[in-house]
Amino acid sequence: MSSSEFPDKAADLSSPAAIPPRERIVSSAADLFRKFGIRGIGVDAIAEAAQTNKMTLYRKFGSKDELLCATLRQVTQRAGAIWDELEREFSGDAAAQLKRWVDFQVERLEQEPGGCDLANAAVELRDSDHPAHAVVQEFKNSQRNRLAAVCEAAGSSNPELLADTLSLLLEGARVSVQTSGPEGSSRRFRESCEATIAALSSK
Amino acid sequence: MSSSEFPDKAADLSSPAAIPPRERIVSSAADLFRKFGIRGIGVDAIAEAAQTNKMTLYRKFGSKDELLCATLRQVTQRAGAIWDELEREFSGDAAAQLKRWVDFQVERLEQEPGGCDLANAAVELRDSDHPAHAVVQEFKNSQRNRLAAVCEAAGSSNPELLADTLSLLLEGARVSVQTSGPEGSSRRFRESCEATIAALSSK
DNA sequence: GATAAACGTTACCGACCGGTCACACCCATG
DNA sequence: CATGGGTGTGACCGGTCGGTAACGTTTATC
Repeated sequence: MSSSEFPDKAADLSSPAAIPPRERIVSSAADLFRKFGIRGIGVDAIAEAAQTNKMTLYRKFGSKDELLCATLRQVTQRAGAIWDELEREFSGDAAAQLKRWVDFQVERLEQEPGGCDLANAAVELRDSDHPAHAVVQEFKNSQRNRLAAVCEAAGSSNPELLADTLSLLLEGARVSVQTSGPEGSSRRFRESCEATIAALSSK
Repeated sequence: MSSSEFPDKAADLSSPAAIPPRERIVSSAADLFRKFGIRGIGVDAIAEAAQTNKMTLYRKFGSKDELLCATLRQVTQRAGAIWDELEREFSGDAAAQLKRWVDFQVERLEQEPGGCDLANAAVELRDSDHPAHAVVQEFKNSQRNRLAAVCEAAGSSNPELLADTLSLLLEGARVSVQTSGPEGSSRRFRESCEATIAALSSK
């Protein structure tokens, strides 16, 4: 395999201060899983990046799979914060929230060219019995439902259809970023979203 | 890692008759890569499934990476055949071709819950320098352009936008199949496609 | 200062993996 | 029958990986 370069000096973030080891490990693991893939990075490298060692890693998490689930749960929490921010920014104005949601996702597409960590994990772990799969499925479901609630509040003529379409568009865009680069993908995503919202917005 | 079960009695297809070893290897590799992931299956298992051995595999393909590229190229050829079939079925009637295209993809979503092999490979191999990445990118580009040509011929008011939207919807659906199961995903994909086509079809 | 929990260090294990080597085999062509 | 190319066999190599054991060190608490 020619695969990726050395992990080397990667992901020394989240380490120096009095942050407990468990959180450092999760943060480093999230970073390295994102960069090299779940199967592409070893627990030794994760422990080293978290400025600790393999033993404490295995005392906090019983296995690499458990660590993976913990990192995915952390990612879901971070991603879920978007909805609170939308509500804070445009309280009551669901149509504005929907527009802002698109902007948010465009920003993420351009700034995080690695796609969705959750979806990537589901793709990498083909085995649908893997515990991480449940985390992913629950997250995707909740995201769609939250989006549907906004679509409903925004007075869409068909909020369910609008939410499903936007969800699929986002999922597709976050894959396209990895297959065709972020330049075109984010623009196409934005234009598709706007056209869809325009077509399905008036009640 | 708890990951997937034994490869065991997997993928004995494409072996018995006078099919040359090279083709058997590619077919078995495609099958096993699909089931267990690229990093999830070893060359020994691939050779065994192709009813041959590792040496002949390495005489035909210099490395696992080369074998991977060969299998991806085979997948692109198979997937590219869809367009010829569309043209054969509804020669000249681009609008009918577009409807049939949706049907095709819905069938694939329901029958192949593994998503797109090309996209999956791009996700699994984070390293964008990997030779397989070029194969994937070229394929995705050509698929979108072919779809855009059909949209154009179908008299869409905005064929580029329609093709981009449908492409993103498909990409998203093929990921959703892996994260949320095929039941809902194919239905949502169909409904989103039909709504999008309706909104962007009249010239 | 004793105690115990948390953390660090080193070495190790068994398994697997990509890739190579040397050699035997089969079978067609001359 | 000889030859040579394509194929099968098994052993082997160096490396990595997930996970564990044993032991030493820090740190806080009473």
